[in-house]
Amino acid sequence: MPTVARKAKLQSAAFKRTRADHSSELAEDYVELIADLIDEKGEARGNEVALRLGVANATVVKMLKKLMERGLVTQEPYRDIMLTGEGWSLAENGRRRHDIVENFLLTLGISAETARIDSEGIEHHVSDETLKAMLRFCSRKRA
Amino acid sequence: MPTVARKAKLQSAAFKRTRADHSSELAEDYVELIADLIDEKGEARGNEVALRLGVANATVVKMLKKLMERGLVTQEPYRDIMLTGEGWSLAENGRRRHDIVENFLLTLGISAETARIDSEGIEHHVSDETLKAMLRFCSRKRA
DNA sequence: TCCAAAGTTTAGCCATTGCTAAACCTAAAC
DNA sequence: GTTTAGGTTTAGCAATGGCTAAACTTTGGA
Repeated sequence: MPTVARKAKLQSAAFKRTRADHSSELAEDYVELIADLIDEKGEARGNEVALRLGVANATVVKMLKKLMERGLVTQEPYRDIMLTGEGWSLAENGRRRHDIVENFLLTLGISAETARIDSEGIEHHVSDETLKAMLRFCSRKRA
Repeated sequence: MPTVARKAKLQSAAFKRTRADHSSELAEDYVELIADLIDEKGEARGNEVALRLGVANATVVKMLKKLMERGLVTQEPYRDIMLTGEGWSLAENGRRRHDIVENFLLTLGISAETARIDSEGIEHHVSDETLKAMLRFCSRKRA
């Protein structure tokens, strides 16, 4: 392949991955938050999900339907939200990534406030390789 | 404010910022790429932009209209794409952020391939505070 | 028991960012 | 100077993820 074409292909792959990340990260944010609410309060209500995500109630209802189609959550009308097994896996995975990134930023010397906000945005765009490097950095620093 | 409400407010702020980032990052990707093409090839054509971003030609045309409305680019029909002063500023800013993040990942020991891909996703979600910390880390490491 | 407040859902709207297919220019080869 | 290949634009469609307003349940207090 000519170098110019190769460059374009490599670059477009990065952009494509970013776009793909965006479509899956919302689902992860939802299940992660639902898992947190269940752990914290014993149940997750649409109301509270909307409040924490900063969106309207109706938006949550719509997203929950999509998540049900994807087999991540279950819900009876007017009842609280449950996670399926797959939903729990995704949530756990998200929390793990989130924790690693946030911890990494804190170890790097970032303020708690900023670490919280930045990790929320960064979390979904970090490859396993980078995640491992972050872990390594934290444990080396702590030692 | 009660602690629970405060928590929800803090958290929703993070999500809101992430959503806001998403709407502006596309514009930055476009102008950044256009700037690169102008520097590399002397001119930026819609064709090449589409190829590198991995989207259809028509998508680029549509986005360019939005960017023109925002005063970031100019273009005569069937001609090459130019950046306004504001467009150049945004591009420069994007390149700076991008370079810092990519460099940081490389310094952390990430492979070139992964650093390129991850930096593309991360770039738009990194606060100034974190950016500074990344710079600090790189220069300390290099010393 | 009934009623009102709070939470949930539905309906219908909008903007964004993709796409394909077809029409349209431009420029280079002949 | 035509022709034609390749780049550009238009038109029209789809999915996503927001919103408000109005209708509907649930639940707890009077």
